[in-house]
Amino acid sequence: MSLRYAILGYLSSGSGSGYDLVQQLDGGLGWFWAASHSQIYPELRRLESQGLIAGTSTTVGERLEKRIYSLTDQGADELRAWTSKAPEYRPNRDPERLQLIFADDNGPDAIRRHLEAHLEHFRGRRAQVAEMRDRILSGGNSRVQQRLDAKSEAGRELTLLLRDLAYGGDMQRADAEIAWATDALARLDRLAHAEGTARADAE
Amino acid sequence: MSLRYAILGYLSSGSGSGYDLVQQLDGGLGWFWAASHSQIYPELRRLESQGLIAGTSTTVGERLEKRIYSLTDQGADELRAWTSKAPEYRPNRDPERLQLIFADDNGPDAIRRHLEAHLEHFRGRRAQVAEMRDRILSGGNSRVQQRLDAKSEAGRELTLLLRDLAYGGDMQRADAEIAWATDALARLDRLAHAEGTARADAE
DNA sequence: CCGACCATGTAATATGTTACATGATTGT
DNA sequence: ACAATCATGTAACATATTACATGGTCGG
Repeated sequence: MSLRYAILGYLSSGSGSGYDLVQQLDGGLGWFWAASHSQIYPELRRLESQGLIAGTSTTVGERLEKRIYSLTDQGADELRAWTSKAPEYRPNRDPERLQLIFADDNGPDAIRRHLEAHLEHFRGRRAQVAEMRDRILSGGNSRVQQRLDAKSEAGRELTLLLRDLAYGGDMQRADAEIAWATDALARLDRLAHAEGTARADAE
Repeated sequence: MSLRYAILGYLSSGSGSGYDLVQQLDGGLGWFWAASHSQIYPELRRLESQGLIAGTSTTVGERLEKRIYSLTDQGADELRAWTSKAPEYRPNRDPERLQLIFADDNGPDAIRRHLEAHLEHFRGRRAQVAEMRDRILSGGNSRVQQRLDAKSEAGRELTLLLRDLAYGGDMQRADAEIAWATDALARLDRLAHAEGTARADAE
């Protein structure tokens, strides 16, 4: 269901093409939803057929067709209805920790590699999200600027607070994962070392 | 792909029935993977046909059929191969924060409700995970005990460390979400109050 | 003219959710 | 007898991933 609202939300800042959405959602970099073009284009047609968005065909150059979609009033209502609902939390799925609890037959080295990959992943993610947040707050994101332009002074502050909160929250999450993996590596080393010592003592 | 390994992992502590798996994975309480029985039973048959698990039919009472599955050597290899691989991170999807960034047309009250629901959700989750971790570390989880029984003294410490890390990490994540939402509510209140004041001053 | 990128589509497959379905056992 | 729980299944639908496919534009 969320793809629908990711699209409506994106278009609520201003009109855009399917390809624009693909840029945001494919590769999924730093955003809060991900989808590939093969999901996006059909979904756009579905939303249009339901009257939530409206598309107009334009031509780039000689004959390259391009559809520009914008939110209809009905679509804006639908989006507002969704955002004012309480969040629905999906079942917890955590493949990395699932992997971890069953890795106890692999010896400390494989586990160390796992934790190091975890660290690296979330360091990278933290950096990307931080950059994105900074760009938004310093006015360097044109879609967010469009969004702000349509609002009153008071509304603008709220919009920016929410962006700050959302990206900041993601960063905090990354920080928590980094702190966790760092501590985990230290504990793993202590355990491996204690065992090495115990084995040496016994000889 | 992970359902497969969730099942293999579960069975790596000892044999069990499809229903046992349903208990762990449906409702998905506190574990790191979730699935409903309509996914689990077909997957068990698939794993059996691939020789990764072996099932024997037993009868409970007069005629209630029940299949008990256990891991084959091939299944254990498959699990080990998976757990020693580097984790693969799936695209980030965060419906709650997606909802939040587009909630700026809803006024502070709806946002406050959203954040309060977030708080409540992660407080509940934290409590459940904490309980589960305590039970495991104090020897009150019989599946984990079975797993420990099959290991050497050194192996036991590693198994327990990994469980502690995994559940502890989940708790830390919940803590981060709680801290985030608490701070977010405070900042929202400050903003709403500042605006109320500004409006009152203007009158 | 060629490579990078723009722009959109379909099909096959995998995964996940909800609903429909059946029957047995156990404890009260 | 009745309810709760054990035990397993199928079908329909929704969502997500991967692969296959096509053609245009723009800058060097």
